[in-house]
Amino acid sequence: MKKMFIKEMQERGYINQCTNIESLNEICNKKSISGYIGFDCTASSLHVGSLLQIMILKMMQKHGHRPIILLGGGTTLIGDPSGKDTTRKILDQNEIKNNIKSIKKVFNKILNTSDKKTTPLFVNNAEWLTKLNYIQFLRDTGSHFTINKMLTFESVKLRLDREQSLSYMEFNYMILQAFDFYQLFKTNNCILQIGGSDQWGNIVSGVDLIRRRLQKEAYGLTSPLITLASGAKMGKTEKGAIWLNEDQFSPYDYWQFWRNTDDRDVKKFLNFFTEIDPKEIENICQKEKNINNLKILLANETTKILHGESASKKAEQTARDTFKKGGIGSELPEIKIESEQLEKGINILDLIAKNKILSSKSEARRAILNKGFKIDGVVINDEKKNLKKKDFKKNILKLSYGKKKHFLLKII
RNA sequence: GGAGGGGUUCCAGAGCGGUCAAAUGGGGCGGGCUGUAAACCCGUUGACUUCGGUCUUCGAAAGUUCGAAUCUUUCCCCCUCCA
Repeated sequence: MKKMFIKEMQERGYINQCTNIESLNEICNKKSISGYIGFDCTASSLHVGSLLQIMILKMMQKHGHRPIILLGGGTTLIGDPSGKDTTRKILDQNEIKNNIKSIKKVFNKILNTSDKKTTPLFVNNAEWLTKLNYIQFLRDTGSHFTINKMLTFESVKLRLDREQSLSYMEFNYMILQAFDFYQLFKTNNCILQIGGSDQWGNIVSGVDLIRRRLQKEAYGLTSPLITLASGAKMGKTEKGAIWLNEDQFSPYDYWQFWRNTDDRDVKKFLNFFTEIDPKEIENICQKEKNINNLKILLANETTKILHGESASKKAEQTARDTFKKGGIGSELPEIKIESEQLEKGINILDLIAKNKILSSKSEARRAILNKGFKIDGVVINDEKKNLKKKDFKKNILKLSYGKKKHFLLKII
């Protein structure tokens, strides 16, 4: 296996900053290393905002390195102030435990778990952080940090500049993260920490701590903050996050998310989120004149990585059936209707609200008024419409909200 | 501890006794145009409704009033300045 980890990272645009890229490159080309990324456990699933980090772990494996995944049960108890303008909600231990369990699933799907040498290692910093002795910790670790320096960190400055409060608890976050790195360096010979660009300060603190306490060099590397052409943040839309866990976001929706990528982001995303060779991407982008085909390629590849080949194929087929043929795709979300209810008829507003297509009847009413709902492609004009058996062709009916959201009503 | 300023609907931000479910902008959603894109244009943006209305909302509670987001009191929270 060719060892060109750093080179490929650069080619794909995964690298924003690195503490010492030449030296790191040399080491990576010589031997297999361990590197870690910490993930936040405030939710029961990660969203696409974390996908780049996971792709980086995957790439480590590809080049024979071992990824360590830190699911921060300890630091989640504190809450990272980086990039947040307000203190986040503090979770209790139990919630965090459940979140960790749920989040792990995604790693096991995306990463390669069959090769013993590079199989991902999961660690939880609660194991060491919750056992720290305060005085001892202050003496051993706290003494290496100066308030002067800490106040210059972006995450701290931002809060102070905006006149938003930063609790002492949160202020300690960076020290704890630095300690994590130190701990992993000592016990797992983990010489590299990777993170998003907002983590730079925290990561450098870890590198410093290791140098001061152990007189050894560790490396830090950050990935760029992904900015969408639209200026929005990757991963979270107003309507909710693009979750990676299947039970929170179906493979079909996931596929659709990528299919709807802004033109200007397509090439970048192919580099970031697929495993297609960068040169090959360049080639394809040159050749393919129809950008929509590139979006389909992007959707296929990304869905394959997360949900597997067959789910990806099904999603593509469903999209084709639904959009190209205006028909019915098999992976569309289903709503089951009991046939007895159809005898009396089902009020369309109730149906929409009950099945959470929209959150209230009022909203449904407005949407219908705005020609937002269709049955089998025909606009619903009457908000009092009562669904009857005769509205169904065979046992099925396609209810569409807007141009992109389609539901199958099935009589059971 | 002292003196001021402030908490309004998803966000920013007006309103300062009735005409307020609350201006305006952003965002969201829908429609049009298109390519399941962007830009642009239009509509919509608390809930329920027999479409007459009804109910809940302006940090929390109590009060004044025919009537309160608007006035009073207490409480909670945030900010600025002084010590």
